[in-house]
Amino acid sequence: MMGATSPSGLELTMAVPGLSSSSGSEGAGCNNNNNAGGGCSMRDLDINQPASGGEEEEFPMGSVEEDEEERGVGGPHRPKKLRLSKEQSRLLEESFRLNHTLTPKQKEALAIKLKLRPRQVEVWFQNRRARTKLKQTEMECEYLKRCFGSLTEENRRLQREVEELRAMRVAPPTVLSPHTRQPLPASALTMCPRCERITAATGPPTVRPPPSSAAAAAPSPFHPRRPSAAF
DNA sequence: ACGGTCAAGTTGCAGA
DNA sequence: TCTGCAACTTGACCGT
Repeated sequence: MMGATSPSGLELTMAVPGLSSSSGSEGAGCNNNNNAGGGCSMRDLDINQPASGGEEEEFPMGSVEEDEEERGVGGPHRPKKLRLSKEQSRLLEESFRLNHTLTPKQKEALAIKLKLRPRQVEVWFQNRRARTKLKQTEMECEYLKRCFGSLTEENRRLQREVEELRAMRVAPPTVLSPHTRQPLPASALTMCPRCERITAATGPPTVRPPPSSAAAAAPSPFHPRRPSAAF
Protein backbone atom coordinates (compact mmCIF):
# COMPACT_ATOMS: atom_id res chain seq x y z
CA MET A 1 0.00 0.00 0.00
CA MET A 2 1.03 3.52 -0.58
CA GLY A 3 0.37 6.42 1.65
CA ALA A 4 0.64 10.07 0.82
CA THR A 5 0.38 12.99 3.10
CA SER A 6 -0.37 16.30 1.53
CA PRO A 7 0.92 19.51 2.99
CA SER A 8 -2.47 19.99 4.54
CA GLY A 9 -2.12 16.73 6.33
CA LEU A 10 -4.57 14.83 4.18
CA GLU A 11 -3.76 11.22 4.57
CA LEU A 12 -4.43 9.33 1.44
CA THR A 13 -4.05 5.66 1.08
CA MET A 14 -4.38 4.17 -2.33
CA ALA A 15 -2.73 1.31 -4.10
CA VAL A 16 -1.49 3.48 -6.92
CA PRO A 17 2.21 3.34 -7.59
CA GLY A 18 4.04 6.48 -8.51
CA LEU A 19 1.35 8.94 -7.60
CA SER A 20 1.76 11.79 -5.27
CA SER A 21 -0.75 14.32 -4.08
CA SER A 22 0.34 17.73 -5.18
CA SER A 23 -2.39 19.73 -3.62
CA GLY A 24 -2.81 21.26 -0.27
CA SER A 25 -4.57 24.37 0.56
CA GLU A 26 -4.30 25.09 4.18
CA GLY A 27 -0.80 26.36 3.86
CA ALA A 28 -2.04 29.17 1.70
CA GLY A 29 -3.56 31.00 4.56
CA CYS A 30 -1.94 33.39 6.89
CA ASN A 31 0.56 31.92 9.23
CA ASN A 32 -0.71 32.71 12.63
CA ASN A 33 1.59 30.60 14.65
CA ASN A 34 2.32 33.62 16.65
CA ASN A 35 -0.86 35.51 16.63
CA ALA A 36 0.30 37.99 19.14
CA GLY A 37 3.28 38.78 17.01
CA GLY A 38 1.22 40.57 14.38
CA GLY A 39 1.70 40.47 10.65
CA CYS A 40 -1.42 38.39 10.42
CA SER A 41 -5.02 39.19 9.75
CA MET A 42 -7.08 40.36 12.65
CA ARG A 43 -9.56 37.60 12.19
CA ASP A 44 -7.20 35.01 13.46
CA LEU A 45 -6.74 36.93 16.61
CA ASP A 46 -10.45 37.41 17.01
CA ILE A 47 -11.30 33.79 16.90
CA ASN A 48 -8.73 32.02 18.83
CA GLN A 49 -7.07 34.33 21.21
CA PRO A 50 -9.36 35.14 24.09
CA ALA A 51 -9.33 38.89 24.04
CA SER A 52 -8.23 40.08 27.40
CA GLY A 53 -9.23 43.53 26.24
CA GLY A 54 -12.67 43.44 27.72
CA GLU A 55 -15.90 43.74 25.78
CA GLU A 56 -14.73 41.32 23.08
CA GLU A 57 -16.50 38.06 23.63
CA GLU A 58 -14.17 35.24 24.40
CA PHE A 59 -15.06 33.00 21.47
CA PRO A 60 -16.57 35.08 18.73
CA MET A 61 -17.70 33.80 15.35
CA GLY A 62 -19.37 30.70 16.40
CA SER A 63 -17.12 29.25 19.00
CA VAL A 64 -18.25 27.94 22.32
CA GLU A 65 -19.69 31.06 23.81
CA GLU A 66 -21.79 32.08 20.86
CA ASP A 67 -25.48 31.78 21.44
CA GLU A 68 -28.03 30.89 18.89
CA GLU A 69 -29.87 34.18 19.23
CA GLU A 70 -26.75 36.12 18.33
CA ARG A 71 -26.84 34.52 14.96
CA GLY A 72 -30.01 35.89 13.54
CA VAL A 73 -29.96 39.48 14.73
CA GLY A 74 -27.96 40.87 11.87
CA GLY A 75 -30.45 39.64 9.30
CA PRO A 76 -30.33 36.71 6.95
CA HIS A 77 -26.54 36.72 6.70
CA ARG A 78 -24.35 34.23 8.46
CA PRO A 79 -22.03 35.29 11.22
CA LYS A 80 -18.48 35.93 10.25
CA LYS A 81 -16.57 32.93 9.09
CA LEU A 82 -14.69 31.04 11.71
CA ARG A 83 -11.06 30.42 10.99
CA LEU A 84 -9.39 27.79 13.09
CA SER A 85 -6.03 28.66 14.53
CA LYS A 86 -2.93 26.70 13.63
CA GLU A 87 -3.02 25.01 16.97
CA GLN A 88 -6.66 24.06 16.64
CA SER A 89 -6.03 22.69 13.17
CA ARG A 90 -3.03 20.81 14.37
CA LEU A 91 -4.94 19.14 17.18
CA LEU A 92 -7.84 18.33 14.92
CA GLU A 93 -5.52 16.82 12.34
CA GLU A 94 -3.81 14.85 15.03
CA SER A 95 -7.02 13.32 16.28
CA PHE A 96 -8.19 12.77 12.73
CA ARG A 97 -5.04 10.79 12.10
CA LEU A 98 -5.90 8.59 15.03
CA ASN A 99 -9.55 8.28 14.14
CA HIS A 100 -11.60 9.46 11.22
CA THR A 101 -14.76 9.45 13.27
CA LEU A 102 -15.42 10.58 16.80
CA THR A 103 -17.53 9.13 19.52
CA PRO A 104 -19.71 11.68 21.29
CA LYS A 105 -17.33 11.58 24.24
CA GLN A 106 -14.30 12.17 22.07
CA LYS A 107 -16.12 14.97 20.35
CA GLU A 108 -16.97 16.60 23.63
CA ALA A 109 -13.47 16.25 24.98
CA LEU A 110 -11.93 17.62 21.83
CA ALA A 111 -14.34 20.52 21.80
CA ILE A 112 -13.39 21.43 25.35
CA LYS A 113 -9.73 21.09 24.56
CA LEU A 114 -10.04 23.30 21.50
CA LYS A 115 -12.50 25.71 23.05
CA LEU A 116 -14.96 25.02 20.29
CA ARG A 117 -18.49 23.76 20.29
CA PRO A 118 -18.95 20.01 19.75
CA ARG A 119 -20.90 20.85 16.65
CA GLN A 120 -17.89 22.66 15.22
CA VAL A 121 -15.66 19.70 15.90
CA GLU A 122 -18.22 17.47 14.26
CA VAL A 123 -18.45 19.71 11.21
CA TRP A 124 -14.70 19.83 10.93
CA PHE A 125 -14.50 16.06 10.90
CA GLN A 126 -17.27 15.79 8.35
CA ASN A 127 -15.58 18.25 6.05
CA ARG A 128 -12.24 16.60 6.64
CA ARG A 129 -13.60 13.23 5.63
CA ALA A 130 -15.12 14.82 2.56
CA ARG A 131 -11.80 16.40 1.60
CA THR A 132 -9.99 13.12 2.09
CA LYS A 133 -12.48 11.33 -0.09
CA LEU A 134 -12.27 14.00 -2.74
CA LYS A 135 -8.48 13.78 -2.83
CA GLN A 136 -8.66 10.05 -3.05
CA THR A 137 -11.13 10.24 -5.90
CA GLU A 138 -8.91 12.68 -7.73
CA MET A 139 -5.95 10.37 -7.33
CA GLU A 140 -7.97 7.42 -8.56
CA CYS A 141 -9.08 9.47 -11.52
CA GLU A 142 -5.48 10.31 -12.38
CA TYR A 143 -4.49 6.69 -12.05
CA LEU A 144 -7.33 5.52 -14.27
CA LYS A 145 -6.39 8.13 -16.86
CA ARG A 146 -2.89 6.73 -16.94
CA CYS A 147 -4.26 3.22 -17.25
CA PHE A 148 -6.43 4.34 -20.10
CA GLY A 149 -3.45 5.88 -21.85
CA SER A 150 -1.26 2.82 -21.60
CA LEU A 151 -4.10 0.49 -22.54
CA THR A 152 -4.87 2.62 -25.58
CA GLU A 153 -1.25 2.36 -26.62
CA GLU A 154 -1.25 -1.38 -26.01
CA ASN A 155 -4.42 -1.68 -28.01
CA ARG A 156 -2.90 0.18 -30.94
CA ARG A 157 0.13 -2.05 -30.85
CA LEU A 158 -1.97 -5.20 -30.80
CA GLN A 159 -4.09 -3.91 -33.66
CA ARG A 160 -0.96 -3.45 -35.72
CA GLU A 161 0.13 -6.94 -34.86
CA VAL A 162 -3.25 -8.30 -35.89
CA GLU A 163 -2.92 -6.50 -39.20
CA GLU A 164 0.48 -8.05 -39.74
CA LEU A 165 -0.84 -11.49 -38.96
CA ARG A 166 -3.79 -10.96 -41.26
CA ALA A 167 -1.40 -10.04 -44.04
CA MET A 168 0.43 -13.30 -43.45
CA ARG A 169 -2.80 -15.24 -43.68
CA VAL A 170 -3.78 -13.62 -46.95
CA ALA A 171 -0.58 -14.77 -48.58
CA PRO A 172 0.65 -17.85 -46.81
CA PRO A 173 4.14 -19.01 -47.56
CA THR A 174 4.64 -21.83 -50.00
CA VAL A 175 6.62 -24.67 -48.52
CA LEU A 176 8.00 -27.26 -50.88
CA SER A 177 8.24 -30.87 -49.92
CA PRO A 178 11.87 -31.86 -49.58
CA HIS A 179 11.02 -35.15 -51.26
CA THR A 180 8.66 -34.31 -54.08
CA ARG A 181 9.60 -30.63 -54.49
CA GLN A 182 5.87 -29.96 -54.66
CA PRO A 183 4.07 -27.36 -52.51
CA LEU A 184 2.81 -28.81 -49.26
CA PRO A 185 -0.76 -28.31 -48.02
CA ALA A 186 -1.12 -25.98 -45.04
CA SER A 187 -2.12 -28.89 -42.84
CA ALA A 188 1.28 -30.42 -43.39
CA LEU A 189 3.07 -27.34 -42.06
CA THR A 190 4.25 -26.76 -38.55
CA MET A 191 6.07 -24.04 -36.64
CA CYS A 192 9.58 -24.72 -35.51
CA PRO A 193 9.53 -23.98 -31.79
CA ARG A 194 13.14 -22.82 -31.73
CA CYS A 195 13.43 -20.55 -34.70
CA GLU A 196 9.69 -20.05 -35.18
CA ARG A 197 9.99 -20.76 -38.87
CA ILE A 198 7.20 -22.48 -40.69
CA THR A 199 8.46 -25.85 -41.77
CA ALA A 200 7.20 -29.06 -43.26
CA ALA A 201 6.23 -31.59 -40.65
CA THR A 202 9.15 -33.73 -41.79
CA GLY A 203 12.46 -32.78 -43.21
CA PRO A 204 14.13 -29.40 -43.68
CA PRO A 205 12.01 -26.64 -45.14
CA THR A 206 12.35 -25.20 -48.54
CA VAL A 207 10.60 -21.92 -48.41
CA ARG A 208 9.70 -19.88 -51.40
CA PRO A 209 8.54 -16.34 -50.82
CA PRO A 210 4.86 -15.76 -51.54
CA PRO A 211 4.02 -14.35 -54.93
CA SER A 212 1.81 -11.62 -53.48
CA SER A 213 3.66 -8.32 -53.64
CA ALA A 214 1.84 -7.07 -50.57
CA ALA A 215 2.96 -10.01 -48.56
CA ALA A 216 6.39 -9.81 -50.05
CA ALA A 217 6.66 -6.23 -48.91
CA ALA A 218 5.89 -7.23 -45.36
CA PRO A 219 9.01 -7.50 -43.24
CA SER A 220 9.83 -11.19 -42.90
CA PRO A 221 6.41 -12.78 -42.40
CA PHE A 222 8.08 -15.77 -40.83
CA HIS A 223 9.59 -13.81 -38.05
CA PRO A 224 7.06 -11.13 -37.32
CA ARG A 225 8.11 -8.52 -34.84
CA ARG A 226 7.07 -9.75 -31.46
CA PRO A 227 6.17 -7.51 -28.60
CA SER A 228 9.02 -6.94 -26.23
CA ALA A 229 6.80 -7.55 -23.25
CA ALA A 230 6.01 -11.15 -22.59
CA PHE A 231 2.43 -11.97 -21.76
C1' DA B 1 -13.07 40.66 -10.26
C1' DC B 2 -12.45 36.03 -9.84
C1' DG B 3 -11.46 31.49 -8.38
C1' DG B 4 -10.10 28.61 -4.49
C1' DT B 5 -10.73 27.28 0.26
C1' DC B 6 -13.33 26.10 4.10
C1' DA B 7 -16.77 26.49 7.97
C1' DA B 8 -21.40 25.86 8.24
C1' DG B 9 -26.23 24.90 6.52
C1' DT B 10 -29.53 21.62 4.24
C1' DT B 11 -31.25 17.32 2.81
C1' DG B 12 -31.79 12.49 2.44
C1' DC B 13 -30.64 7.99 3.95
C1' DA B 14 -29.42 4.05 6.97
C1' DG B 15 -29.22 1.85 11.32
C1' DA B 16 -30.55 1.35 16.14
C1' DT C 1 -38.38 8.40 15.86
C1' DC C 2 -33.79 9.70 16.64
C1' DT C 3 -29.10 10.01 15.48
C1' DG C 4 -25.09 10.24 12.68
C1' DC C 5 -23.32 10.44 8.38
C1' DA C 6 -22.52 11.61 3.32
C1' DA C 7 -23.48 14.56 -0.29
C1' DC C 8 -24.43 18.84 -1.77
C1' DT C 9 -24.83 23.88 -1.21
C1' DT C 10 -23.97 28.45 0.63
C1' DG C 11 -21.43 32.30 1.83
C1' DA C 12 -17.28 34.57 3.97
C1' DC C 13 -12.73 35.25 3.21
C1' DC C 14 -8.24 35.20 0.89
C1' DG C 15 -4.65 35.48 -2.73
C1' DT C 16 -3.91 36.69 -7.41
